[in-house]
Amino acid sequence: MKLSKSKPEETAEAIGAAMQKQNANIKGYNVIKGFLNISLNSTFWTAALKEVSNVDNYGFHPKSGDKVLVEFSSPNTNKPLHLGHLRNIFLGDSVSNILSAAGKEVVRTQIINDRGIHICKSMVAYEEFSPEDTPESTGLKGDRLVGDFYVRFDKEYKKQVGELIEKGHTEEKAKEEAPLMQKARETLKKWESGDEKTVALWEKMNGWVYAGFDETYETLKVTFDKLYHESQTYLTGKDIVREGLDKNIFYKKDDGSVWVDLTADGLDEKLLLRGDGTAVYMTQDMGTAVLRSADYPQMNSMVYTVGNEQDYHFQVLFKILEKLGYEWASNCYHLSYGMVELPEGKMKSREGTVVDADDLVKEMKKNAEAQGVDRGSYDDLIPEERKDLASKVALAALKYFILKVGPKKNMTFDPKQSIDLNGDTGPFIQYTFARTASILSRAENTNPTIHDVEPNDYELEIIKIVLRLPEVIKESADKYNPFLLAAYCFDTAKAYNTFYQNTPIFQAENEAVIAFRVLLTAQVNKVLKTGMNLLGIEMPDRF
RNA sequence: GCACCCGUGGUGAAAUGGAUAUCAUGACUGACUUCGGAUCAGUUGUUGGGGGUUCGAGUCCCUCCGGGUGCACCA
Repeated sequence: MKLSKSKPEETAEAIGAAMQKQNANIKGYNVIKGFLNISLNSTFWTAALKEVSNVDNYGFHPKSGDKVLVEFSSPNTNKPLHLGHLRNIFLGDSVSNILSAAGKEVVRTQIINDRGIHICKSMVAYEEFSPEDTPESTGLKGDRLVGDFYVRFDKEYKKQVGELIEKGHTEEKAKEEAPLMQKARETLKKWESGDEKTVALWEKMNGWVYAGFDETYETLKVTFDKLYHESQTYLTGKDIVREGLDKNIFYKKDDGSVWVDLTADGLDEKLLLRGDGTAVYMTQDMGTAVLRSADYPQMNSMVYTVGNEQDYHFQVLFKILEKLGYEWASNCYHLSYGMVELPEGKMKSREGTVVDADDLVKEMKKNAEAQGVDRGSYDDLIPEERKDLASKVALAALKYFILKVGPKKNMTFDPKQSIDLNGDTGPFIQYTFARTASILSRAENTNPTIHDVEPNDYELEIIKIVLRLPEVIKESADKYNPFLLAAYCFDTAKAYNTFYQNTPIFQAENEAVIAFRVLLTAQVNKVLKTGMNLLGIEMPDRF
């Protein structure tokens, strides 16, 4: 504007005229309120579409050489996964996929919180109440069995506290002196000193939990490349603290505790090691980070998928790592997400309102199958195929429902609404995909190509959307936001359905038009599959 | 108390500081002698309040209101 020294309208007019002169692809232009709109020739669009149809791995970006480690899931080993974990897992899994499609080398990882008082509680309850139980003998999934002991501990512990209070103890003292709690503390101490029997039990029970988790991850179709365990990383953390102390980045208080002063960075002072030399949460997170950079020397950034209640924690962690001189620290990203609530309110484990991940998935599958049967589209399938298809639909519903909301927002998970398969849902997109697959299989004998076809408005719309995929993947990756890709898939499905409803394919006026529309359908098929797969959602050829 | 996040049709969500705020859902009305109707078309209805910056604010700043989270020698 400053350059041209004229009104926006006139400048736009001039630019438009000049561009049309120079570029044969430009059909025309107009100026509205100072905005220059350019129309391109249809040959430009069809040529672009043809190019796309010839590209392998369309949408994927070339390898950039960047290596990023993505942490997600990261459960405690004292209870089964729940709805909150699902949001974490779906986010982490899809962000991993998307980053990889955007050209980065991705390592999927989790840190397993396998030590501490929580697992000791389950161990104590196990030994006290049913030391013979195993997943085999009870028929329970390992994580569920251990989780039940944790609940049992809490119940019995409360009983003991109540009894002590009745005997005249203060609440504080009763909580401290309840025999179960004392036993849990004792167990923790024994574990830390390496007591053989305690460690053996700990290993046995954690083993049950891992087997249970593996089963859940398998049904969710989620995998990891590398696992870290806190029982190992907290020791490295202590070394790092010592190192920082030597370099005067940290300081020691009179009682022997170690701190870092971040007030100059607008943060607080933070404890890194207790007075008795034991580790805190921050200690082990430092250890884990450093251990990872040692395991993957090429790594130049990390993504932590952790709930937004830990926003401050990660601000501090990244700042500390920066102070310690790790170059990758400035590229670290906390993929922070909001809580998942239920229509009745927050999930509270104490009130038993937690939605168990396995139960939820099972329920969704049951429902998807019932709906498929209702529709009559499962009639020619054997039970096994029905289950498989229903499972894909159910997971699509669940994953899409959660991923279509930007991560930062708190969301309400309404089980009833999530199995509603109309509108902006995963199954809707699967349905559209199956529609393209069905057309393509019918078109086996046509050679999908472009002769000399003038696309109609519906077709033009689809071409434009198909062309956007690489850019959407890039933006999703840059913003660590699968939502953008989810919205893109939905837009694509919607555009295709509109086209489909208004434009006959096999009844088109001549062979050239049929071939073109089949080609168009093939591109939609490709784009939907790529996009949804990056969200961790499988696309069935029939629905 | 201090810090951070969120507030958009009845409901759930979009929108690098840019055009007439976009979708879905709900409600209502239509469309199958046609390739899969879980589809499509149409009607309805929206930026928490008040200031400010800007040619231009849902977006940035201040303030108030409402919701959430964090501020442990817990993880």
